[in-house]
Amino acid sequence: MKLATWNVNSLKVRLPQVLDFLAAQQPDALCLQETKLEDASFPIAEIERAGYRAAYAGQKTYNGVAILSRTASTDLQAGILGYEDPQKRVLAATIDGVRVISVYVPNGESVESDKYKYKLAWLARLTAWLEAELATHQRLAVLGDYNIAPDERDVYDPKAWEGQVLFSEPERAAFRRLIALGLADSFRLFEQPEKSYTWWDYRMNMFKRKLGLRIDHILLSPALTGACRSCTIDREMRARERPSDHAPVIAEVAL
DNA sequence: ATGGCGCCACATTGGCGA
Repeated sequence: MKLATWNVNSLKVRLPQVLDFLAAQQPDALCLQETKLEDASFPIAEIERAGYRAAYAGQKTYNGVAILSRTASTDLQAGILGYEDPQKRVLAATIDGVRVISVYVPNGESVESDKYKYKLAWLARLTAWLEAELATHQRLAVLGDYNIAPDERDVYDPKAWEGQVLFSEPERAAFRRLIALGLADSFRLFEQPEKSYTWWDYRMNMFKRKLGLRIDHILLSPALTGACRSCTIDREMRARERPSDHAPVIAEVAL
């Protein structure tokens, strides 16, 4: 089973790239973030023409998550159970016996910002909910844009980023609490190239200069971790015309 | 010290992302 995640920064603009990605990689499930579409505007016909089903929870202008899959998904849940949040950042679905969760963690703006407080509170709610989900789903994968670089090697200039949003200690501690639930960062199950990132600022030729952050992750429950055979970043999609600023991440599990 | 880029909308400028 091939699982993938991609922050597309507007599905309306990126639909051609998403269709290309589906054709090239043929993932069994693709989690999307920042679709920036109301549900009524979701391009369901084009997705179905490509041989995929879609579940989505969106809103105008900001946020928005979706899960595309080859087979039908069941037990859809939008949002963190018990947490009222008008921002559409979470969607869970069961696909081929695997609980697949697409997450778009708040950015936080800066460590001084109220949005940073919201980010940390949001992560605490996510963690508590995932603990309960893990108790009922042996096969569980949490894929998405976490807006956290967990480790120094995930940041092109860790000294410059020390204490900054996306790399601050409280955010990294929140990420470690997700790992402490028993989830594995699938990318680090394997030897990886240096300077492996999933996001590069559009400005200053950061992609060409290989200056980025690894903030998009695929976390796997123990049952899936043991079956995981690879995890890779599809940098080719970031090198295209009119790219998202994020690259897709792909994990293969032998199920 | 600031903005750089890209996307969006009560749009021709400002909010937001990361």
